[in-house]
Amino acid sequence: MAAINQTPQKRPTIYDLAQIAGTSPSAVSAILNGTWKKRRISAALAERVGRIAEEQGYAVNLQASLLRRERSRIIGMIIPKYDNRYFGAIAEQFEAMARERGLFPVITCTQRDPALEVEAAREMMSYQAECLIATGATNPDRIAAICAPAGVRSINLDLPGTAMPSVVSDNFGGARDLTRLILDRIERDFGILGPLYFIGGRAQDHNTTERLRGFRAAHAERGLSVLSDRCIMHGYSAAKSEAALAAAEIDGTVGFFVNSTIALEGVVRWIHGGPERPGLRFGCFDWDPFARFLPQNIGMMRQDIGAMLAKVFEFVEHPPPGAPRIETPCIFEPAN
Amino acid sequence: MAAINQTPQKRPTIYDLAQIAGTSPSAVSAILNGTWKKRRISAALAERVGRIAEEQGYAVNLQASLLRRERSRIIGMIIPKYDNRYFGAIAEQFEAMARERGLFPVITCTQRDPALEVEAAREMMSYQAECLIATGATNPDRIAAICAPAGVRSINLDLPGTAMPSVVSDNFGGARDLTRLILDRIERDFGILGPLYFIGGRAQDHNTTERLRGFRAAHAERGLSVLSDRCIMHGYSAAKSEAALAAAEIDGTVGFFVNSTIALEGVVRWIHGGPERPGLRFGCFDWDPFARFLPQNIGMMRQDIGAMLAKVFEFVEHPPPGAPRIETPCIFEPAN
DNA sequence: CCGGATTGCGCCATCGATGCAGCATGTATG
DNA sequence: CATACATGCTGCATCGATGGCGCAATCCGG
Repeated sequence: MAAINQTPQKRPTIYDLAQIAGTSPSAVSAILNGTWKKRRISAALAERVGRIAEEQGYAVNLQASLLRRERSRIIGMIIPKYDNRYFGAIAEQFEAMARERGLFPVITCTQRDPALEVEAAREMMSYQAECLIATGATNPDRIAAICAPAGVRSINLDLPGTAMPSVVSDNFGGARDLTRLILDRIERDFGILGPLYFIGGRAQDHNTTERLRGFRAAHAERGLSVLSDRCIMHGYSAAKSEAALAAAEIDGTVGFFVNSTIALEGVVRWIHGGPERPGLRFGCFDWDPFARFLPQNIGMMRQDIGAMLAKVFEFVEHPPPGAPRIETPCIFEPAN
Repeated sequence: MAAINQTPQKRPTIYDLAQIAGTSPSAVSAILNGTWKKRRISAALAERVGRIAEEQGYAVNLQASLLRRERSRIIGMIIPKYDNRYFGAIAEQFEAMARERGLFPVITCTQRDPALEVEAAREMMSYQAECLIATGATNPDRIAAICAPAGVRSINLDLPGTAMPSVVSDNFGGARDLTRLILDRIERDFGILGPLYFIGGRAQDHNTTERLRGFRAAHAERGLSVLSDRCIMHGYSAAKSEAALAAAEIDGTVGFFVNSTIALEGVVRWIHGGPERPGLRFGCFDWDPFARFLPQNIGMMRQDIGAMLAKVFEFVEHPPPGAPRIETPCIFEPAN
């Protein structure tokens, strides 16, 4: 690759500023990092150096600064994606909350690729992160194992692990309630009580397992049993959900429990790619501001991102003993 | 704040590894950073040190490493938000493309707050970023001025500046084509040819100005003129768009040109919060996978993120002379 | 068996910021 | 006028990794 910067102009350092100001680098350092009162530097000098720094466009070299300091105050997060409402909002709120607490957030997106997750976790260790939030990681315990030798704690978000504290949604309860509602609506609108389809996610992951359990529980309450051919789980991919639906020969009156807005993208594409389906209704575990207004939508189970992140930061600041798992209630949002 | 890490266990360094392996830190360094063949280190030692590093869970200290190296390979991006499809996808693709090129992406989200943008830009300078992508910055030239003393180039994305190269959408052309389509559809569906509403964005920003120009041009072609009371521009905020619509007393047959999915959130909330509006149609500049299937939607003008980022990286690798502005055609996606 | 080449590795200065331990001054106290 | 003390600053070692330079050992051709 070509050089990014042909003219790697020297950035001013505290030595340059010291020379200009006719003082020592230590004084400049103290002035610019705010410890100057403690170090009994005169306000006059502080003001002068501050002005010179401003003029020269000085910016501290974090590499040098962090190398010397004992704490980096860097907090890392790995997250599968940015481009859906759930993870996008997590990333955005995480940054804001970290900054409020005087921490430097560093986020990286791993495309739900286990190898990338591991690589990203190592990179966070290299950045000297003090703590790593593993969001929706395919193998949270693997991440924990990478952090351990560096003495870094990790905290699992969205998908739980066994080695470190985890903050997840109440997937069972949320799924049960959402399923009840879809069943009720199907019965009310069409007079039919029948098992729903469960669409999206992967059978191996904890969230899907728990949601499936809630889904089955709500069916069982009504004396319905769920056969596995009603569960279409091909991972978190819109395209795969769409293709699976196309292959499934579904018609008439049906209800879908859609396990994530990602799968829902496939569902709505399938709905709009084929014949009219007046007898179709769905509910979705996860929230999206536009999906909530789609005509067939019955309601969305919104994960409480604020509450989850609050708990995450509580764990960051006050490490709990052991590896507790916190289940956060979801917020139900009926559509329309 | 409480200590993040009560037991700041020492992370292993090359000195530790050298001691264990009975060799020198330089050898360890060369082995672990891949320059060992050049330095004529024996494969046997390399293999042994590699194994020890693995066992000890060694991770290079990037702060120390970057301090010493001449190039950081860090490429920064500031972006207003993560939680909508446009910016989320930009962030995600930017990361992937940077990594493909052997660069370290660092992204930070500025909530469209000018002060935060400036602070974030300074932070990027402190990270020794080699280049900064200013996405949708409220004042791109201010960012450029922060980068300049450090000898760092910035590249503007989405909103253009005058000091540095900019990559933006063809806002005029896209808006004109979208407006034409909405006008046509309103006429076809309702037999009425009337001026549309323009909703969202802010009058001061370049993109809104250009889109408004396209909007007016398409109206002018049909002999229509656009009065300013038809332009509801209260920034990029769903709540403000919603409130403004509620105050506007709109009814009957109307067409909306919605300037961003953020404003569209407000529009759909307003639509669903009031009486049925069978005579309403809208088109939106920006794309969203769910919004595209909303019943009143006529079509979405999708910005070509891939093409824009490709151009951005071209500028990163081969700095152009001057401050060119590249206008990228949008991709029109009719709804349904 | 000797000299030059090659192999394999260690020494040390360096990157920029930090903070401890001084070291001059000035200023109050007995 | 000597002593204590506060004020305002400087010198220096340090954080961990890097890479130029150089040194010892081995090898090979003549």
